[in-house]
Amino acid sequence: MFERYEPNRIESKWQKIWEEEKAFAATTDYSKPKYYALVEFPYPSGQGLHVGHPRPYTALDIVARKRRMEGYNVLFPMGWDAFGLPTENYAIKNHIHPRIVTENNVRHFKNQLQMLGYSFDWDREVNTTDPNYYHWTQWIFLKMFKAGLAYKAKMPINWCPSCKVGLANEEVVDGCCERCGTPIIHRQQTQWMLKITEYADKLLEGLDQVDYIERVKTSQRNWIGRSTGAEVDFALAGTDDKIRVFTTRPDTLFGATYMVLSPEHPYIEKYAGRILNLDAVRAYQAEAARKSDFERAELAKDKTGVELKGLRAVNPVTGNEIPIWISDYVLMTYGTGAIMAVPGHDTRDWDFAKAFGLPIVEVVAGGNVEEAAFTDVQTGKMVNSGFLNGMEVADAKKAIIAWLEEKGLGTPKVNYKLRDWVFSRQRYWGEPIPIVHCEKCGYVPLSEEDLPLLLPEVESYEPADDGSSPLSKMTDWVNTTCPCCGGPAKRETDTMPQWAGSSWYYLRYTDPKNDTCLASPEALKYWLPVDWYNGGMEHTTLHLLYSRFWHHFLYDENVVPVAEPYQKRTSHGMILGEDGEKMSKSRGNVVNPDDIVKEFGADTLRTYEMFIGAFEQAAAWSTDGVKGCRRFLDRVWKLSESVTSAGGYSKALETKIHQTIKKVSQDYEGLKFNTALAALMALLNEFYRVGSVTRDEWRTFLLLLNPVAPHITEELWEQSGFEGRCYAQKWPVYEEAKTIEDTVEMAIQVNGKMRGTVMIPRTADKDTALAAAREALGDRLSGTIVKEIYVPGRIINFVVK
RNA sequence: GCGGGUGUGGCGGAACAGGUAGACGCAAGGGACUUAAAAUCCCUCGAUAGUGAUAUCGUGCCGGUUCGAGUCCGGCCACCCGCACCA
Repeated sequence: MFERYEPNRIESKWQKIWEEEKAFAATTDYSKPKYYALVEFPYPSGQGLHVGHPRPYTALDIVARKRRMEGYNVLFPMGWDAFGLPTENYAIKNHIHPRIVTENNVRHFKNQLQMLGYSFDWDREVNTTDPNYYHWTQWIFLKMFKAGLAYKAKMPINWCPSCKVGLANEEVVDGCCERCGTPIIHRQQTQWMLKITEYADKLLEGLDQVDYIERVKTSQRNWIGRSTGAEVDFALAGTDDKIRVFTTRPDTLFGATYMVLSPEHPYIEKYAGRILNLDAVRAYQAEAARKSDFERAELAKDKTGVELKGLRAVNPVTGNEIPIWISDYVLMTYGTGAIMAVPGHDTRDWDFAKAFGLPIVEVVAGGNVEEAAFTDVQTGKMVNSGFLNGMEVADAKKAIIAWLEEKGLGTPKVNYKLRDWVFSRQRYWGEPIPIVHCEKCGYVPLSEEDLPLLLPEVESYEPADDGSSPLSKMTDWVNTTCPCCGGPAKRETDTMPQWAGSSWYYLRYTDPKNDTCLASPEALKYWLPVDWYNGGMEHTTLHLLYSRFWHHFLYDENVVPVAEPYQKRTSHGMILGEDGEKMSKSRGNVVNPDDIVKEFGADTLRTYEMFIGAFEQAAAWSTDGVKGCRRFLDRVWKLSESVTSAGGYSKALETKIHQTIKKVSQDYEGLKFNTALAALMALLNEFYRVGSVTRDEWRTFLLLLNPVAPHITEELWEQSGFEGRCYAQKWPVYEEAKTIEDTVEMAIQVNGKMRGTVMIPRTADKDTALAAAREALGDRLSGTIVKEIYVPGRIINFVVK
């Protein structure tokens, strides 16, 4: 028994009991209804837990605890996304093996999480760096390789000169390395690639099947960037060659007055001999190559370019010869690296035509192409367009595509912004790629029996400036035999990116100790899909898309029983420093959760982070706010002295209690933890106002608060002599009829303005209510009443002249 | 530029389906207890006028619909977050 509310002693007492009782273990009784709640597993960094972590964890802990009380078999797991650069860099700097660094960090993180009393099923903990885990990461990779989705390609990659590592497009922010901020440079390198583009349509269509918050769906759609149009061939005058372009506006073909090639377009080399101003062209190419992505984006507004003098193209519909230019606003990496320019109806082409005095022809009426490009596709009608004249844009599109197909000049085409995923990293601390290269047989996969391919011990983890992985120095390990022909072969020395292990971890939780497959079909069938997945907005276009891609692939391979991994996806807002800025060491506004737990207790931290504001929005930390939540829990503790031996709900509070059960139940589901807590605080204030609490009122209150503040409620539960454990009880139920008050205070308005209130029975008829209202207003109601409005339970309004 | 979001007291934020704007909490002020402080408890707390009951104004701005608008409609403004020359 504790005399006073001493959170630290109470919390460690209950954490120990829960662990011993295996209170929150998911069972393998697959006959029960299941609920799979998932939070993104953390990267166990050296800094330890950040106050941002507990926000989503507490939110889903509340949901998980509530679901258990409602009778579900709940899977609420936790693990470690432990491969990655910071650990490796730390290891290099301090000469400690990354495995040791990881172990230490994991231990620290786990301690911190356990101190917060989360109901994670720790028996199912996974760690991406564990060979028993990455065995299956490698296995999935082999499946992809065999399905032709993994390939090696020499290509320009985003190279971070500081991290000495290749990055996926998604990891480049403003032309700089997402992690360290160094401007990236382009570099030709042979890389493993995954054909995520092959799944673009499935990833897009799958979004219609799931319940994700809209902004997540939108950014996934934008990232995939599907656009439909046509590829059209323009003859290169005086040759048999054609320049192929992609356009979403084939309807404007009559308005194509020039063409633009990307500076890297191969035709420039091919026809260099015919180009009259080759020096100027070379100079422009050199300049474009020198610019970083960042500079190219910065200078987006000012169009630059050079005409390829001596080369002309032929517009396939008009037969006119048109000039060909090169400009860096045309990207070699999208479409065909060449465009037809329609300055009348494309803003970029318009800017370019204006800058270089190129002709602008109107082919869709409705705007003024001398003033600006007219890009509206809804209203305009075709003009100056031969057989298309008079058509709506949409019809013109169909007609021209049919015509092009018939003549063999073009075909319908869909393009995506999404690029294939650069999958190899020249680093040590990642999953080895289970492929060997044989002179005779090419790239050969290891056989499944040889998995896991263990990460070898190396002397130095330092990557080389030439971009080769630390593993390449391990000649004993690198030199091997070909699984195919038995001849000499070399192992792949690149490793997988951090996104590999996190792409499928939710599958492993369903059956984490299985050593014959990544998880048993029974476990997958029972637990999938994840019912509710919460994670950061910053993972929307990286982790979430990658992980859906892997899952769709595994579905096609009949490994998983459902097409989409996550039924529902929500995102929490960031927790900012007290100054409203992002927490960072340099600003000195970092709050350490350990300090808060030590001073106020884990229940206070949990309560505060749920009370801080709307879950999906960013919120600034406030130490005074934390105190307020501690004060609330102190008042809860003290209220136990006022609990009487009476049962049932008292007359005075019955309605309020039913209302609160309803409100709290609904708000926990809807991520509205702040208003759920406000309702509990209001109920607590009522208890104090009344001065005593019946046993049943107290019982209900503790149950409602339990998911948010599990330790204090468990302790009070025991001290009050209730049966069993608080966490193991049934969730309280309310009766709808009892949430409605018999007597209500009604607002009285005159001409829509508040003039007073009156207490009347909820079910009062109109005459009774109006009479009561007239009496309440007395002589403040004057003039001729032209209309009387009575909405029972809501409003009384007199319209007076 | 495109897409998404947000504008409500001194602050964080409430407000069902159009129906008493500001719940709940913080801060602040006053009081009780105390030798004192902390803690705790009680009261006040959108603005203006008034001793007061009360009146007028008030949810970014302008207009509209309605008996009644923070909420619906039209038009703006500001800020935040994504994406950004994707043809």
